[in-house]
Amino acid sequence: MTAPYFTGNGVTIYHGDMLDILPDVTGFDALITDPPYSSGGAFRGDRTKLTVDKYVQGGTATYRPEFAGDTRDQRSFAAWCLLWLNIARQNANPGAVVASFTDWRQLPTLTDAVQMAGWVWRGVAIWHKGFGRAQPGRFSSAAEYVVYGATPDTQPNGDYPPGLFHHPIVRDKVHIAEKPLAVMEWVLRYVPQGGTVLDPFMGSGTTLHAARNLGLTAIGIESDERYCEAAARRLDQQVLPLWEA
Amino acid sequence: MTAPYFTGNGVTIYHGDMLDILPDVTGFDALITDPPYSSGGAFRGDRTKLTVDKYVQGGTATYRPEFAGDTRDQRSFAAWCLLWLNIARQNANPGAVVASFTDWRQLPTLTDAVQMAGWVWRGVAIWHKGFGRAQPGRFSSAAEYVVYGATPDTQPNGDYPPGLFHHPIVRDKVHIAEKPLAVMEWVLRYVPQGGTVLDPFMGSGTTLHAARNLGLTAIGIESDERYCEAAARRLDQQVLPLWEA
DNA sequence: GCCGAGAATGAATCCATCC
DNA sequence: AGGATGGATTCATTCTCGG
Repeated sequence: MTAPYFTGNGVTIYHGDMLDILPDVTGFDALITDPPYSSGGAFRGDRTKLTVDKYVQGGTATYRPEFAGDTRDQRSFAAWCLLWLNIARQNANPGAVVASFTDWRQLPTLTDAVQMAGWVWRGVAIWHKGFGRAQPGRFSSAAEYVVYGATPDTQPNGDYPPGLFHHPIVRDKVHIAEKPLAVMEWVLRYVPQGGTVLDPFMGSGTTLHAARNLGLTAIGIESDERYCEAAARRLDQQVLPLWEA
Repeated sequence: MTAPYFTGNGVTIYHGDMLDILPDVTGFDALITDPPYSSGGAFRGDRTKLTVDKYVQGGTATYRPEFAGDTRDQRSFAAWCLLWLNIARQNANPGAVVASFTDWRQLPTLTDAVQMAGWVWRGVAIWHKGFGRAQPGRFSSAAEYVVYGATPDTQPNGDYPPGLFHHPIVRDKVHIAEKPLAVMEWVLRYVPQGGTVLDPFMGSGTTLHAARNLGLTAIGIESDERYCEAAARRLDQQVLPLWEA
């Protein structure tokens, strides 16, 4: 098995391709993640743009590192999600749960993949970002979605997280798609208490950070070494900074 | 063609089976509706009762058998939505739009049906109802969804409706699934100005009521004569009451 | 410290233009 | 049924900064 890139403070980070490492990762109680949406535009030309081009346009925005794996069409996105969702379900502890972010465009594809992978789809939670980019003649898109599910034998954990969570986006992002810490803490309320969380698309490590705040153990996998380094630096600290304003 | 049950004040109501009447209805610019979700309550008893009540017609065709099973439930819901979504698209004016309510469980099925019927799916809007019934170990479900789309040649109408609308549910309902007037007015901001709205699942007539408030013409179809009567009484008035607290 | 005005920004989208 | 690229456009909310 691949050696961890970082261990400490209840956190383990693996650097490498998610599909290579995932088969060897076991003993977790929750798969909580934020995969590349492979969204961004109705046309293949739009979708296959670099993430820095399709998600940060307008000239004035600050440059952020490119991230990989965001160019799949819907069929391959479905097949690819099925792959990791299924491996994770097989390797998870009994009673495990799953929760994954998505946008409106891939929501139906993701609910299909979750169910095909053997999880029981239990619902959709909403992260409301407060505002979206307004466009004439359509509703402004100001939300992202969390598709969540469980194994058939999952026991309720006793918490009652709200189905809609309102929180503004992160301003000084390290990763383009970085989630606010508070948003991840909200989603992690779905995890069995004291359990271990796996995030195979770690990015800047917000899931692991939030897990640590809540007293959960966490495992992250990330293919881009720059993000591994940033996350390790972030999580190596004894007392975690807020990381966000 | 069937004679209208009621006409007046820019409103037309047809009483009868939606699939019988719909092929003869033309000249509308928007299909805005709230069909039976077929996922309704948590219990199969609720579901069965609902479909029996709503879909039994004086004749041969019945839908109840398809709505009993678990798997065929969703498939027949998809096929049935495809049916009316397709007829409506063919009969609509050029540039027409569509918006239909659904709950989380049928959201992927409905987005499929909308697209299979030839509409371009353009997004999901959210009606947040406040607080749903909390259940341990899962996110509380307090939202319903509006799947919206358009024909390929639709021109933007210049309005910028918010993608999330917060409004409490109706207290003194006439119809079980009655939507607040304000919620319908929010959705109708998606309709081309001054256009004609079709609602093939009229119920108590909230869509027509809201359309009239916004200066739109409206057509409703309803299979249950009790609702036709209630809606006609409601819409016959020169000045409409608020209808809700 | 509070308030208001102005600037910045967004897990976009559309479309003209060029290859 | 062409496909890729880049610039213009949009407004609600947040941020910044000065009074």
